[in-house]
Amino acid sequence: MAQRIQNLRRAPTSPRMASALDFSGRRWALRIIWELRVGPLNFRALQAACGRISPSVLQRRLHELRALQIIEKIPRLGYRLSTGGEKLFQVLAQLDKWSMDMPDPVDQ
Amino acid sequence: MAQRIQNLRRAPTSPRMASALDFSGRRWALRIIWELRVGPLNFRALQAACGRISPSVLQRRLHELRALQIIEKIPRLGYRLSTGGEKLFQVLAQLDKWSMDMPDPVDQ
DNA sequence: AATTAACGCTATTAATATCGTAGCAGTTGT
DNA sequence: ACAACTGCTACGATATTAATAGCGTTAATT
Repeated sequence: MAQRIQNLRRAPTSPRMASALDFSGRRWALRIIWELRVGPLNFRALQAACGRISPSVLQRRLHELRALQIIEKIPRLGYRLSTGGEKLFQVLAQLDKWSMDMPDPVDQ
Repeated sequence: MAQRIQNLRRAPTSPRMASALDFSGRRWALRIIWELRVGPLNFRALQAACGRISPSVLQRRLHELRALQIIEKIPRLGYRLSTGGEKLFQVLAQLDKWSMDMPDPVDQ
């Protein structure tokens, strides 16, 4: 009963948001966007920036990110954020701020 | 060479941000936070809200989120966002806005 | 022109994560 | 007492990611 009342108050998660959250929940997806924040990077540079991403996953994410029009491929420079990708980066900048107030990862 | 110049300009990703991005890149992690936005939910309600999350993963994420002090467990009500979790929700609210301008997921 | 190095990317197998289902033990409500 | 609900665990099947090696192409160097 209390449950039902609660559900009535809840605005359901939109399909687009569900999709965005689903994509964000794939390994390295957001990290790739974050690494592209200061400018375009080519495949190997992006791989190095992420630290330990395997090339097969990187390749897959790059395709997915291009399908979502978050990044675009430029002939000689590699990959860079699109206009929509820049906006998404603004969101991640907020996450960066947030992360500074969190418990230290080494504490766990 | 051009590569080296680019790296000099790049502020490296902080360990905390890397940790936040890593955690975000686990399935359902952000979705769980999003579903708790309007108030506390118990285990099964949370499971239903997420749609098709398996209980073992939900259980694991709940532990992880508690370790990060993003959510807290309340005796009779279930789980709710902590103060830090509320701040993280603000970030996700930005993601929600962003998602409205993205290509429709069904188009792919 | 020949060589070297860097490039984007693919292939492969092993390790890990997640799914899907069933069900248990404890609590609550009737 | 009973039924329904709770949080949670166990399990095997499936999917994702990791790790490494290396191919074919292009660009720079000698």
